[in-house]
Amino acid sequence: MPLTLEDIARLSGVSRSTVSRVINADISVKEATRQKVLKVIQSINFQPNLAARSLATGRTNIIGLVIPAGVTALFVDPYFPIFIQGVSAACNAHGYSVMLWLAEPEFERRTINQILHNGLVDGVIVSSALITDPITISLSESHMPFIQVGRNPNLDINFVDVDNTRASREATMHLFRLGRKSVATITGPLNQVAGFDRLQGYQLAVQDRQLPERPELVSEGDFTEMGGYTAMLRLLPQHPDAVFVASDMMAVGAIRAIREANLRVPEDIAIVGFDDIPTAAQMDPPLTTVRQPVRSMGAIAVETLIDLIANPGVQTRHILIATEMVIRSSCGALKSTTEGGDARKKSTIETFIPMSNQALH
Amino acid sequence: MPLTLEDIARLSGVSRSTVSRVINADISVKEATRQKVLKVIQSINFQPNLAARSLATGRTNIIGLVIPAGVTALFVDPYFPIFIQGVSAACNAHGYSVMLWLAEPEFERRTINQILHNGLVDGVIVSSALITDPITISLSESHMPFIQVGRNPNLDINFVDVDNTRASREATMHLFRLGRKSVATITGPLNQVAGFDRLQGYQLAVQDRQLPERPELVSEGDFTEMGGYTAMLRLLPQHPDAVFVASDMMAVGAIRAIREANLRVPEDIAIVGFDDIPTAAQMDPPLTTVRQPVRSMGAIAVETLIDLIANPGVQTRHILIATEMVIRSSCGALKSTTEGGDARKKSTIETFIPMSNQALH
DNA sequence: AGAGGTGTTGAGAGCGCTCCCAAAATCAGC
DNA sequence: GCTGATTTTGGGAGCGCTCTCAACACCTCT
Repeated sequence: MPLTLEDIARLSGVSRSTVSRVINADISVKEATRQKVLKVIQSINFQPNLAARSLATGRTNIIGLVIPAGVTALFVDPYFPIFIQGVSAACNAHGYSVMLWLAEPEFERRTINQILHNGLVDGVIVSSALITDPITISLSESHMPFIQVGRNPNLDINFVDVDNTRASREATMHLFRLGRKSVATITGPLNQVAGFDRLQGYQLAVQDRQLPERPELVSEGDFTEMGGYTAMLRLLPQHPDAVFVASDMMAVGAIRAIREANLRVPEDIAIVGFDDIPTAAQMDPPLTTVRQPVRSMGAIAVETLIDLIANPGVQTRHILIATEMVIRSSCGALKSTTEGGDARKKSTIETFIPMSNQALH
Repeated sequence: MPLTLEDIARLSGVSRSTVSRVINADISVKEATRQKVLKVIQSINFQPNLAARSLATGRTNIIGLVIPAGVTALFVDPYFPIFIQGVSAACNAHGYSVMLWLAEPEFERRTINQILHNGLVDGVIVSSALITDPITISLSESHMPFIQVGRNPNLDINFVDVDNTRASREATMHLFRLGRKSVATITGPLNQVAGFDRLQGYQLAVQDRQLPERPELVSEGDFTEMGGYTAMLRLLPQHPDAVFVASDMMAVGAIRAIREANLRVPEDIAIVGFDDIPTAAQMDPPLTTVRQPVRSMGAIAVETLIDLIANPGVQTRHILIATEMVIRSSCGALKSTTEGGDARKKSTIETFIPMSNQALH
């Protein structure tokens, strides 16, 4: 039913090869014939069969986007859709399509194998994997070009990540500078790198202040609202006057816990979150937080991957992206005005810092 | 580099055809040879090249998932990720892969053409399209099997949708039954079918009660928190004693507006939402709402589509899925207990009602 | 023992494209 | 107007699979 190159060739009085050249923008076609063929192609709305092209070229122009199982927080945070948007837009712009795999445990093993060996994709983006994720390990042992979103402390793989450590250090420092003395933190799951790095940033800020380490001020959460709530409950007996919370969702829970204890935010306890979720500005009080360029991360991941596909076997790419602090009222820096008056503390304007092959910590 | 059927054939001492039969589970292979070949395949971890298979069979075992642009609310609601999960899981289970297209305006036209003509996908799921979406129209004029999530009042296309009208009618009725006299509604955008249908359900409930239509009790929102807030602001002067809000996100905004007017939920104004977003149970007060089986919708969409691919040209499928009311405190039916005590008013137990070719309104 | 099944296997063609190489057309220079 | 270089074009082979058809093997029954 659909037309083939041969049909177009016949209709425009040239050979299959020439039509192929026109479609692939080969320079060696005379302008006159090019136009002639192009007219036929357009009038008939011809699209070359991609399976045939893939078979002939060995490339598919499809990239795989793998989201491992067990990252349930992903489905509460709006991180995921925005990231996908970034990936999708960048792929469109470069003529690639996105194959989506939400790896479920039962299919995971099979999925990996297929991805690696059936030639469906030219490269893979792995998002938010756990540190020991088998997918990451398999990929790093294969020849498949791939990049991970979120760094991996154990494997020397290509990655793009937000500079969590630095951002958290700044955020915590911000609380100290506002005069808070007893700054606690609610962390993410410490088996996720983002959780680990954000805690580390907090610890660095404490060291910057020459303060002693106080483990009782560190409470592990799980990036969910409920986790933030219970973590805060554990923190309250220590009477912190500020908390750096490693995600906005957890900050929501933490504030709920603080309120239930009849304390005020920011007067009694100042809060800084992380993520700048859409509702952060509408919260009561509006939440001071760290904004991540999630969409750009998706785009950068795609562009790096495409480069990796074109130039395999070069140095590992480690890309860290700078964040931006959004100062609202929950940290106590602003009067509790109604929203709208976000103050943004621009960190350095660098859009991202490629650090070839450089260990990060 | 990767192995081919021919290689496996040589290694196991049979012909290419036989290996192909083994891989495709053809019955006519003697058990002994089957085992022999299978052993080689597994020992070597062979995966057949999908491009070649597609070229030969004309099918790709890939379905396209198209999310049109301009559905920004999608990225705030957790609807989208969960739906994708459902789609992905069902595809995995049936040996399909998911190609994701977030159609952006600039690429939209090109995208449609490609989808339709380059043979990349066997069928398409279109999610949350606007009523007049060009994608839907193009698809319905093509021969590509496709199903839309969300019904379309103008086109006779395959769809799967939640029974919005009925659910909203029930939700509104619930408020009346609790003794509320002046029940208002905050609608979604009325150019989206979900918005339109939920308003209609509200109106039907009003009619059921033999009450006069009061347009001043209808306030249009846009499915966002902010939209709910401003819509509620418009409603307050009419002194409603209950509001059926067409989405939970808007309910959050509405409750904020009510609080700022120094009124109480549910004492002064009872609220019922729609969606049962993850935070609904943690809200203050916990939100009575309508739960949609979003994940199942994704799965059903996939299964219907696969059926459509296998049996093209049969009757149009119209599938309506029943919802479930989750009764919490915001409607005033329960004492304002702490969460955990969800009461679910199961609607009829039917999981879904296939209604072949039957107009729905 | 031979005819006629039935079960099992192999060979060939072909899916629609790209890519290489050689043929044809065009051009430049004398 | 012919030679040799340079564009421009066409044809063939092949990518790795499926599918049809024919061949072969083995069995059963007369």
